[in-house]
Amino acid sequence: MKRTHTCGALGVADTGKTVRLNGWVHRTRDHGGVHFLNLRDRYGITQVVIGEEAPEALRALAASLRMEYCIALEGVVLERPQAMKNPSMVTGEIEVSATRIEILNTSEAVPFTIDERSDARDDVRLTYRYLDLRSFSMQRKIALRHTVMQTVREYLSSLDFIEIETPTMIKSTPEGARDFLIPSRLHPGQFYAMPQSPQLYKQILMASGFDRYFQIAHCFRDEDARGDRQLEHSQIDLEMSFVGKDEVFAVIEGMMTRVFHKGLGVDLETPFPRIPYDDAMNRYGSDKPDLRFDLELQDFAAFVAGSGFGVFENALAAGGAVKALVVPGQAGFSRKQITDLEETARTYGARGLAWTKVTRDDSGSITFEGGIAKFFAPRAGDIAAALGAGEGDLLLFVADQWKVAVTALGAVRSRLGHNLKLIEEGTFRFAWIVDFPLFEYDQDEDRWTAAHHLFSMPQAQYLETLESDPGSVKGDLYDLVCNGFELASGSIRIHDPALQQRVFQIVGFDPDEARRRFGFLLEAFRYGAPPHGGIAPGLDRLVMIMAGEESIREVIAFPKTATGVSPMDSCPGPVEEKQLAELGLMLAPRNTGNGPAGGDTPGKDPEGKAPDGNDREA
RNA sequence: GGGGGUGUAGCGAAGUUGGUUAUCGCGCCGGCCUGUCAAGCCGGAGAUCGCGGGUUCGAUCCCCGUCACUCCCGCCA
Repeated sequence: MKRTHTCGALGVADTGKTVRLNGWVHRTRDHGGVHFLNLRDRYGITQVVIGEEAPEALRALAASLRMEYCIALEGVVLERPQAMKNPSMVTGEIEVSATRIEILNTSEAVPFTIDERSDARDDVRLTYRYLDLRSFSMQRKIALRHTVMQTVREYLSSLDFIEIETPTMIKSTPEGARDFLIPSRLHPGQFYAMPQSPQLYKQILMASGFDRYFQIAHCFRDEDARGDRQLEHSQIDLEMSFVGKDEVFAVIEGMMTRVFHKGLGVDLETPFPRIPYDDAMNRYGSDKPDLRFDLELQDFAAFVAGSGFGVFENALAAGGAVKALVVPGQAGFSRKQITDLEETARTYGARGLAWTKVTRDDSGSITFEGGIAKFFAPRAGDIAAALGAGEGDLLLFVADQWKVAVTALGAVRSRLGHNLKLIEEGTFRFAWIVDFPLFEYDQDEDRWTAAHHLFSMPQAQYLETLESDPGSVKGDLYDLVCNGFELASGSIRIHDPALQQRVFQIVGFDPDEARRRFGFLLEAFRYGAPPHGGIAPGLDRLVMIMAGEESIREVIAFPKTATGVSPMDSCPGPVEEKQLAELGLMLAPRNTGNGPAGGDTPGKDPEGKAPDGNDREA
């Protein structure tokens, strides 16, 4: 009984037609004489009615239907009596009076119901992901992801980009994130790595003359996952020859414009504002600021001298910074609320969060009250004026090394943005963060490392001081941020082997080592490699933001948990001794007994295996 | 590696300042019901209170350990 319509298709115009529908029993309502069922498929829900005039066999069959039975049925489309129309349903003006029902497959009682109210824990949802994905909300998000991918492919193709796949088994590059390794059977003791990105290959493709490349690429990084980070994720990876960052920005702005228009019907304003990294850090305390609310950090150094407040004075004397945040109208904050904010600041390395409240004294002049008031009250008027603060405002301060101070206060800013509901929902505030530092100093290893990656172009004005002052070198590096998330990251690349060598040297690669690791790239660049640059928007985060979600797990069909486990298929799992032997591998002894899918995992094992998980250890 | 939160029936939750019978909603099973659309009404089954250990006459509750999920710091070229 093949379907003639989907469950979201029928309307009053179809009245009188004999139709066939296929789908799942979403819900049943048995009134004894008359029986209703809601039939669901990807496209919607249609009410089916089996009246008392129906043959006894059909009524018995209808009564036996349970949630999530997969059925086919034939019936006649009827316009519902006026009072029985349901305006909250797309198909609410009609119903299908069934004449025939066939059960295609029964269903056990489902662990959770397939509707918008179902609120099962993440691990339960992931164990039964196939049921979770039946919900309209998941189907919408996965479909949105499809629309985004299609729009991207269409758009980039129209601009002469060529989609090219690159290997997923590559050479391990120790710089950067931890690699996932694949042991080689044919070369015992040797390993492939899963790519952290197609970086080297896309640069080689530029050397190959494919001057516009893209790929929706899977990237693998063996680091601890987060809500916005999975062990494997997808990037819209692209690279262009003969361009500077303006051309890259224009391509991405055009892409985002189309993607948001097609996916959400939202029209973005372009060009996106550009914010230098230093500004972003100083104003928002983050290199991925949430621009949906203001609340900017301010510099407080000018008022520290002579205040007598040792904490601030010492921070400045040590070359650090004192940053202030004006929280308008929140002088009523309790001690507890301030302590909570201080905890946030401490998480990011600050030793404390100083505060005071702006008020007026008996004479009506601006003064401070509470916290560090006594050090700054004498100049309260000047300070308030300079910070743009007024009566009833709360002032918050962090004094520390510059990066700690801005980052910690930036975290407080972000926290306040959420707590005080300063964020306008449903808005998308994009910006380019530009002029990132090229190098960072690694205290632990006592050496300079690449802040982004090794192949980004230093800006021309720093070429002479590259070796003498790496810390001040800005690169042609850029991130696209939106609503507090890093949505894309890219750079103009080095195409000159000599300059590339200098960068390698600064991060401590001697020429031999550089040649061993990246020799093929240097070699390729000796044959007329064009200037080039690119960027890679994260597909999962993009769709997550568009869907209004806070975790990329919500927009990935089969994601892993925060610990990298897939509860549905018990992955990762052990392998047989024989497989290890073929690879020339032996397991080191471990003191912990249980694997990641250990014995007391809640929920029943879908295959009814031994509940202690021993089957997985074999 | 570190810190916070959570874990009670298939699912979501309440609860016990330590007390013998652990509660509610949904789902499930049975019955009733002619217009519902989160249908309604009556009845029923279903829980080693994540797991292990300790304290106690007695632990779901307190303590220690552990596992899982989750958020955060670190990490994430």
